[in-house]
Amino acid sequence: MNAPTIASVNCGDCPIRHRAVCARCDADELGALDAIKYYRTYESGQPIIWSGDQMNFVGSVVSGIATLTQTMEDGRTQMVGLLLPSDFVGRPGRDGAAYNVVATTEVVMCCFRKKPFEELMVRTPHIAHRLLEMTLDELDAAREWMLVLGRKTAREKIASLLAIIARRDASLTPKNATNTMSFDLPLTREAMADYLGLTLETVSRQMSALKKDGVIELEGKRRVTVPDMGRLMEEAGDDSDGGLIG
Amino acid sequence: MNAPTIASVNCGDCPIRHRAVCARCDADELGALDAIKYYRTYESGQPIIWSGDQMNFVGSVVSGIATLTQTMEDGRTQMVGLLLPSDFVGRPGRDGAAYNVVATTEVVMCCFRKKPFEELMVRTPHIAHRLLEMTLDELDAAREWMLVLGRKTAREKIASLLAIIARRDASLTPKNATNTMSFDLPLTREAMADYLGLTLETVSRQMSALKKDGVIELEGKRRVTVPDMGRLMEEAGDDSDGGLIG
DNA sequence: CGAGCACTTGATCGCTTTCAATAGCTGTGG
DNA sequence: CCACAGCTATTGAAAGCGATCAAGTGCTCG
Repeated sequence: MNAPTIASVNCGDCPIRHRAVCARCDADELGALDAIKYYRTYESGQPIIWSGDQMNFVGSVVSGIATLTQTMEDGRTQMVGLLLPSDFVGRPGRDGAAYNVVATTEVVMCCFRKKPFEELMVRTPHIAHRLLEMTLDELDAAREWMLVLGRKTAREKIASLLAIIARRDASLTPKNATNTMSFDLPLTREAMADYLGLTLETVSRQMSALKKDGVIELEGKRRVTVPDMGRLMEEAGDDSDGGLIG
Repeated sequence: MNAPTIASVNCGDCPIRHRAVCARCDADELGALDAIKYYRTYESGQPIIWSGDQMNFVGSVVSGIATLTQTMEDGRTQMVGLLLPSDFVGRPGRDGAAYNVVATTEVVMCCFRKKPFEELMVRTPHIAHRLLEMTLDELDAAREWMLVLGRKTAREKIASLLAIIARRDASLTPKNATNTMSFDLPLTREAMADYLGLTLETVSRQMSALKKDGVIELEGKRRVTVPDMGRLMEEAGDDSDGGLIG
């Protein structure tokens, strides 16, 4: 993958310009952000932030995928967030990180030093409002996820995760009036297990079962095609109509 | 319980004045809120908002306890939020309710008609900032909860819930340097089960087990006393030191 | 006193985990 | 070019935990 040239992207050309925390900013505000931003690249597998560490920056994922995880002393881990391009990392007003953030693919971050960002936020309602909006969306996602974790069977969990990824992909590639869709799984079986509160063996078994039942098709380990999204939604235990329009 | 007199509380005397969405407001701003607020009381068990309904208001819980739940078509339900005094209900910028909100005890709400509140929020950064702060706290709580739902055993789940309630109670009654504490469970066994992604039978069994092992003592069905908070935290699978300072 | 409700307790079932072996892929080095 | 290590994923067998089905208890209210 070729990452965008580091430290040289003009905000106006930024691929996440209208989805990230800066989405509502006007030219002046963008200039102020521009003055305190810098880019940083992380390799696949590399930690971005470790729980308990001092946070010196906040920022947005520009490209790539990262995971937010929580770990117990005995090693059990639960993913609590999946960070995609435009998602915000860090919490203004808090010093220590509460979660581990790990790059799952190569990740490019647009970082802001925390102190200047917080000061800017106080003066810039457009940023604060956008951040509120994004946080409310994340809270909704977390709550949908809680239903998945607390009440769904292993098969439903897998179907739910596939549906979420498929839906996101659809929003980025807004074509395809048909019912079928294809995408690359950005997660290992283990990461899927951590997402869903399962073991990786159970994930593997349920993937095989969904494949055997014709709900999904697999090409290699990572390429998934869903012949009938409605069917997948049924398997997820959701209203089949709630599909594409979120 | 005697509720505060309805429609006659001055914001300055409000019990949630410095914790709710209005916490940061100055006198003028409070006046503006005052002009669009009204109180409403719900009896125990009564629905406050039903998922899918049009939302005409947003507001704060003044007293009592309410639950936020999500339901699947076949009836499986998962609690996704526990609303205590000062917690905010509703999402500015969205018309339809996404969850069921039900009063678990008698509940008094301080309501704002949605439209005027949204307009006021745009003009009043103090409100938007406080709401952002509260939403970030809720997101943190939701993520801690996800670890509970996804990775903890039934016994750990129960211990975690008891620890959360105990900690909250401690923050309201800031005395008690000792290790022991007492509180009333505000939830039925079924509500606890919905909170934790368990069945009510399993909740009952694990409560009995924790009692038998001396982790908790029960007086009647609802009064719980914890002789040793450190022990409870261990049972919850948390760092025992993370206890009182959140 | 009996109905209704919340809760407890017992017995059994079944899904997911655990433990273990195997397959497939990729990269390295002889 | 093949052998082998290391990693990810699949599959099988057995065990365990929580769910389910089913009584039974205790309390409140009529």
